[in-house]
Amino acid sequence: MTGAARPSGWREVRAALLARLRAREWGEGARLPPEAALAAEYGVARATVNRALAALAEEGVVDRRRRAGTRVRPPAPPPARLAIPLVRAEVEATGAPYRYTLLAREELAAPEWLSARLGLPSGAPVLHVACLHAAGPAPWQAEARWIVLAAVPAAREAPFDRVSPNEWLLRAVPYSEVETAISAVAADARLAALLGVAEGAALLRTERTTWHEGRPVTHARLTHAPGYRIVTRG
Amino acid sequence: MTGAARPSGWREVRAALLARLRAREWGEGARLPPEAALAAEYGVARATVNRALAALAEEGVVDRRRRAGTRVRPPAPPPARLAIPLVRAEVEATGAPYRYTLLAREELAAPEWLSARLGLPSGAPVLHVACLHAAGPAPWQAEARWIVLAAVPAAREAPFDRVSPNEWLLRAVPYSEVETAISAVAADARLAALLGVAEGAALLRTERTTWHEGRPVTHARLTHAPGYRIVTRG
DNA sequence: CAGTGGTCTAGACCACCGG
DNA sequence: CGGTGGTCTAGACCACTGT
Repeated sequence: MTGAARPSGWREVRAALLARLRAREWGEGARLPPEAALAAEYGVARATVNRALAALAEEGVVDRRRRAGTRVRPPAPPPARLAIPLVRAEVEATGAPYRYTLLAREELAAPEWLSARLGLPSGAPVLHVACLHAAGPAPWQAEARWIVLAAVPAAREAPFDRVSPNEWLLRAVPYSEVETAISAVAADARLAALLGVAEGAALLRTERTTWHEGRPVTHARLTHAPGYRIVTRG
Repeated sequence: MTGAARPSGWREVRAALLARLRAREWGEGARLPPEAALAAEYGVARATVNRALAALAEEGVVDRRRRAGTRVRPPAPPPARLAIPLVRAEVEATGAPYRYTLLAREELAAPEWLSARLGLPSGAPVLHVACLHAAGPAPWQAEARWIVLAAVPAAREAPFDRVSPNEWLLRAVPYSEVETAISAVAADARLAALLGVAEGAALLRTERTTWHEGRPVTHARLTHAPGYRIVTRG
């Protein structure tokens, strides 16, 4: 009845445990046997069971805490992994030639909403860059970006006329924390003209804020051309 | 400052390596020293270095292959982890009472687009369910769902009048693979009425398809009320 | 073919925290 | 307090794959 022979690698142990979880052997919130017991049961080292349980915890199936043990979590959709490709790579993957256009570049004092969002002193100097990414003749994504000059003084010297701030920043500046927000917006007049759609059209927007060691680095507002989809599989 | 002292845990080794990577000690695509060498250098066991490098690979910073070694990957935005909360939990987290309304429930033959999407024999019997999730009086999310009856025969007996198919399926059916697509759509007449917005309003849509062991289980089309944002931090 | 990462083992110590 | 998971070590074998 064991069927699964004898689990030998951590993947097999994980599979065996997952099967038992699916079979409701332990109810929601119940405690699984301690690692040592499972190790003995399966005839493997405790570290192997640990690896298997760590994987299940990573996937959100169980919750582990010292002393409290390993508990079954209520079912939830599995966390998905969202790959954030470089715009250029993304466009080139479609086969179309990548085109980049710089629309504006100016140094200014951080507007109120930006200071608030980044936790920046009001009026701190930032570099604002607006540009357009296109797949051949077709607009792909409009980018509006604000770079904190205190954090990235070198940006003052970067022209951004051939390389997008997106790409430049990735190479020039280390990041340590990123927040991404996805929403839907209606095209205003400017976006409509840029992306070649009617005013009011539904567009997908990604906003990304980046920090490094607690200090804000940059904020980007990326608006995608219609039809754009973010797809993740797992 | 603490200095890097001598890295002792795998986290410290990871941090030390990351610092060296950020300092461009190894160029893009270059090979890092083998685990054994790093272990000797840091005075830790090879398994510890392995853990640290595995973490960096997980984060997309390096690429590891047997025999080929560990190589520096070109910079890219870090993969984000997208948590997919249960709608009910999400609503309740706002403090508002969760309301659920069943709008339609009917067995029908899979329409063409659905068969194509799921890789289903054309005309296969599916159960279609439409419902609305709300936060108190405010509409939160419209859900349209198709359940493959061959995969989930028990759905025929589920009324879905109190428990959403979302929640029911999570408990009743094991999944093994999920694909999520996020896009922006303009509200059609039906959605506008349901969500209480003007026709043509920009709405965020999540489509989720679920398989189990290669066989399609269900497809959901979730349309969120205006203002909804998907936020992920990491 | 040989060097690399991937994994397992057995044992150990420790941090944490629930009772 | 004592049981639990978290981690480290030293050593070993193996799978894979570039050269």
